[in-house]
Amino acid sequence: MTTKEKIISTSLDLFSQFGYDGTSVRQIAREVGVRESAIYNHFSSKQEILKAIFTAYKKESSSAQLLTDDLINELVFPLNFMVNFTEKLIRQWSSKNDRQFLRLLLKEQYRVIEGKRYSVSDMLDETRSIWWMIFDELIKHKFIKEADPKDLANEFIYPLFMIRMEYLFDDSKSNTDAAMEAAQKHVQFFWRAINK
Amino acid sequence: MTTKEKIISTSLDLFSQFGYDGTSVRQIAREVGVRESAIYNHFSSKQEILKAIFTAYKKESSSAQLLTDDLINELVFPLNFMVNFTEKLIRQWSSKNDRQFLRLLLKEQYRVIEGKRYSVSDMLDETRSIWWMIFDELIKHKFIKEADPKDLANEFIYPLFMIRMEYLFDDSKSNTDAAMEAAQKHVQFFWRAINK
DNA sequence: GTCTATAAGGAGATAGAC
DNA sequence: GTCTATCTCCTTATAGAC
Repeated sequence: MTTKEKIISTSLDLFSQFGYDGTSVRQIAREVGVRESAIYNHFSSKQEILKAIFTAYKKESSSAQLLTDDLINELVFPLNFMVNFTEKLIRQWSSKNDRQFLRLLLKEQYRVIEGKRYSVSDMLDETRSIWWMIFDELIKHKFIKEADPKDLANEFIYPLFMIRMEYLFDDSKSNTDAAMEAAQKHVQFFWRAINK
Repeated sequence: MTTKEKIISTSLDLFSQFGYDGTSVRQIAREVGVRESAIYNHFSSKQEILKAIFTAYKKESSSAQLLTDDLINELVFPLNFMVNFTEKLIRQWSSKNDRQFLRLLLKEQYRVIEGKRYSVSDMLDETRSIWWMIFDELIKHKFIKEADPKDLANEFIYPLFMIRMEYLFDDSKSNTDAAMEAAQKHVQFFWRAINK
């Protein structure tokens, strides 16, 4: 792990706990194990560190990567498909990185970084569009009841995201099981609602 | 409006925009129209201002107060009841105060204030317990399908809260109509799922 | 790439006059 | 209750040696 990488991960850790304004460059330097001025050798300003965190997260965390080939082959069994996708999703959200990033995003989503603003809605949009497509297909092939696929996508992912907020917010890993249970309960409820 | 009240409302305004650490006492004083030291005549510290905001909000904003007598009499028509409750809820959440408080809560929910911590879950609990009771009654009287009332409560309020986060986050009032439409779509979907 | 040293200013908070 | 004045500490950021 290079110093630059250490700065990014340490900053994510501190920012997610104390917020961007609540964390000083001094604090980051101490935690990384270098002097304050050494930070400025890797980032021209504190803002640049925050920018790097958002950029890094956007790359590594995508719901699309959960859609592996063997999962997609299961689409003819919609309930199985949803159960398996949800399990993968909760597992991804349980990682320390995703928990920390969620906290950071909720705190700083209003902050303007180089003209851009990251928001919860942005984060949802990718997952939403994936499920829009999936439900569209399922309706076309008459696997589920007739409905607006866009609405179904929201009804499916909204509770999942709330479960994330309620159970997968802090650093401790102990809530993963409870989150999984709540999420699968939702899948069952949702399936009864859309099943023909 | 007394100076003390002005300090509280101005602080909520600034905290919700820039966060607690991103707002200085100096900034609050300037906006209120007094000197910095005058603030300390009303609050012994900056933290006390934040505490006062949370306390004030807890008093004035409660889902229980939406349950007026004429609404409760409508419980025998569950769909009507849900439609009307939802309309009142979205209207309450659309107020400037509720929008600002939502932003503040999401930013500062991890902060410890006198040993206590305010969280999204805390905020949900009140509404959740109300709907737990309502669905319990509806099931007993066989107005809706057999199910765990606790699960139904979550399935009902989770999407509503997500709609709040997506549409009723910033200060502009222009999203109320879109929020209302999304919320009522959810009510319809939910009703089809629980209707006998 | 990391260090020491330091600049320049903002932070929270208090003392005491009016 | 509000003012002026001030204390002390911490903040981001830079200059220049090694």
